Amino acid sequence: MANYNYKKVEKKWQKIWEENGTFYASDDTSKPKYYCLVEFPYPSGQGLHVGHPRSYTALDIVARKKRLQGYNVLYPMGWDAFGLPTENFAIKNHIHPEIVTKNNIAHFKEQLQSIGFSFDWSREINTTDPSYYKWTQWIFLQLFKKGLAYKKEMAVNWCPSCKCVLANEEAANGVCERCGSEVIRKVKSQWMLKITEYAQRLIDDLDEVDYIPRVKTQQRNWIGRSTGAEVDFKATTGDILTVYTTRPDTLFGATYMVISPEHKYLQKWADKLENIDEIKAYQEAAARKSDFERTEVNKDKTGVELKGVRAVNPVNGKEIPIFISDYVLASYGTGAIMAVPAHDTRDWEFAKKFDLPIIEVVKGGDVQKEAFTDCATGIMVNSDFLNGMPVEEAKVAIKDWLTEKGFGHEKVNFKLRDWVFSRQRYWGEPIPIVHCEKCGYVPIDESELPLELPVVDSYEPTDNGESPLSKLTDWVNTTCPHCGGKATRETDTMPQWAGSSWYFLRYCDPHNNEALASKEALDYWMPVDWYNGGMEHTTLHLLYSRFWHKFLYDIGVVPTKEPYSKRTSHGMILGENNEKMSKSRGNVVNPDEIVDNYGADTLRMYEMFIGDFEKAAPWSSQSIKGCKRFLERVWALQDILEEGDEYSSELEVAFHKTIKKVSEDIDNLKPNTAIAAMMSLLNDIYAKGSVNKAELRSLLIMLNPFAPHITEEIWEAQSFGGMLNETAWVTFDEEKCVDKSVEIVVQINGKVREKITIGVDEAQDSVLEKARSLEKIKAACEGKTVVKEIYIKGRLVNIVVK
RNA sequence: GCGGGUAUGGCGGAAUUGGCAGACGCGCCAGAUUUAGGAUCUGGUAUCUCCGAUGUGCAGGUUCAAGUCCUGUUACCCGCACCA
Repeated sequence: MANYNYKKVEKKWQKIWEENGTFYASDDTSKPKYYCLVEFPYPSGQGLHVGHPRSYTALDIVARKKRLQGYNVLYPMGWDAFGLPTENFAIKNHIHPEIVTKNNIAHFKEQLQSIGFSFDWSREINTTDPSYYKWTQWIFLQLFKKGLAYKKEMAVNWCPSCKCVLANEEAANGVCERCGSEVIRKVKSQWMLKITEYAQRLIDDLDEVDYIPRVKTQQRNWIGRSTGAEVDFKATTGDILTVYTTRPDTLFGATYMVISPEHKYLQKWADKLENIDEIKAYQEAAARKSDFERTEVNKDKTGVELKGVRAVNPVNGKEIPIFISDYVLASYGTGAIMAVPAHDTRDWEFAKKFDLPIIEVVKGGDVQKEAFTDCATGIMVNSDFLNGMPVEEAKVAIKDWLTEKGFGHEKVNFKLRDWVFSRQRYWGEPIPIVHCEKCGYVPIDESELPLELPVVDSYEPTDNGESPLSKLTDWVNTTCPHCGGKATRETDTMPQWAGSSWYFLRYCDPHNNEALASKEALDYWMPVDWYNGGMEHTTLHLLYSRFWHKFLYDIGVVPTKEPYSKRTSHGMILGENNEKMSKSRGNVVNPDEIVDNYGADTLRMYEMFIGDFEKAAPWSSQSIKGCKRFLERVWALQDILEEGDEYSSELEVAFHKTIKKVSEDIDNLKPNTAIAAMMSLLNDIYAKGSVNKAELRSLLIMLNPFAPHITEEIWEAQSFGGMLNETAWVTFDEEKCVDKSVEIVVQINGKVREKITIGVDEAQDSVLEKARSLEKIKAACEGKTVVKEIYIKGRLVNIVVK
């Protein structure tokens, strides 16, 4: 057999598959469906990274196997193409972002196709296509109509040097990603989405889905539910100052209060505060600080006491001082806390600095030395009617007491904030809202969707922080859809996350112009059966899209509460030096070169064999050779091929075992061990010296999802009939997965002394008898008492002697 | 600080969930083939004081039996970061 020409063969099959639409999902809803999804890429100018194919190959294997198992499989691909890098590139090189996007997509698509993924390209989508973002805008309008989209004054990141608004990711560590100057806060009116309204459901419904545990925990932590109580303190002004606490049980230990610098009472109390100048100075200082400075670790506590206003602790009527401090956040709870320095670390630090009393109310630590925060073991002291109770019991008792006396009530809080949904940028979906002086914010009529992004000469950010669209007066000035009067269009655009929050729905019916997808298509295809993507999207894309999906479920657009029934995540592929791949580190591996030098099948095999799929693994230009050798040895099987339509007796068990292993490993996302099993099988075949047609046929089917080109080529060369991708997945017989005889070890006191071969179903007595009669065992037992004899079926015998 | 994860040969990693630690691959060593190199094939490859003993970050414990379970501890990685 001639050497395997991967370049020719891979191109040949890729062409055949695309021309025949081999992997197009069918609309035949009588077949069982399977929806495999990978995160669609952002088509950056750098092109494909070797990280992309890791995820794509893993689910390609699942998709290909499911097809062979008779499923109607949807495995689509598209482009998440709005976003800043494209816009920045466009500005720098004076090319319109639309052109940049088009070029990048063409390059990406060519690269993906060269790897032989079984994507249904007839369903390709692009978030920047007006026929797509029409529906992104439509969903926004529904959110607006239900009161879940609203406008609010918000601080944005602003780079004074670039004169430009930055996304949080671009303002990491408080400096502009591009120019390095310090980012300041600028207050602007922003569109917000009320994801907080769904906080509880986003937690609860995690119980119904099959996500890997770390994704669930990360989402739960991010949403950050806590239960506690709101407690009303009466201020000496007569106002009620409400605080939120998770430890109402420690109320007797509250020795002062702290409110955030932004608290509304500060203005109200201005004329009563004796040190108002000092307070104002502190407020201004806090406002000037960036988020980064305000949240810096181990920072010394600062604050100012309010002179002239105090508050009364409702449990004991004691008057206590009030402070302002930036360690209390305006955005969480009520923006005010009761401080219990004995049992809260931050309060303790503050109390030490300002020399405030520390009263122990939970026994168990030394509160003069450090705060005692343990809830599990403590017993209440110095707390009147709570004395002697364990903490958990006291929590219940105090809540009842607060409710009864009218001083407060139980309260649930979330860390999750509403989603800031506007960007002062050009390359995003226009927000389909106009502002009318008479009618306020008015949605444009749905019949006018899509509201297309206007063509502009300059899409650069403006000096004043307004979107580039604001300069287009012709476009901005419009009439109010409600009253017909003068109105202006919203000029901000949607964030990068908008288009990806529902794209999996569009794949179900990508060319529909009447709806985001037909009801029939959604009923059939949804939910996504298996979704794989990066951990970095756990608290962004994954959470946002669950939120949108739940909303669409509520308004009857989608048939399922949750979009994805199963979510897995891949580890990163690191550079050869074990560091993250990056241009600056010079350790980037280009997939094109690998395809060119080794072939797509080898790239696919290696990326699956590189290590545990869920963990990071360093690239090795040495190791990849092993996968190439394996495929070449599979090709060379044709030289030792014999007739035969049944497995040979020597290889029968090995085949059944391997089929079982490979089938299960694909379902469990363990492609590395599936490949190891096939390599072992190949070694067994070569040890035997020949392979028959039945054996080769099974091996090709098993290997096909991993290495689709070479297997299809051998299938054709050996005339197995039809196309390999249209045959049925291999089956195994559980009974034939076990060898008739098995080697087990004989241990004395847990140490291996001998090995014996026994029948697989041999009785315990017989096995023990054989073990006892071994020379070494006899010798070891000589003069000792046998305490115990253990036989683990098919594994070992352990004789315990004294 | 909180939350999650990881730790096994020279390297990437396996280990039926408590039952022969190191599957499979890389690398390395030896041999075959080759004018030579490369490629390919065959065999070997945890360590040591090698008939035996020791070995899964470290220290204990449970068990006939521990990489796996329990207690404590160290290092590294990721996420969040004053959330009351």
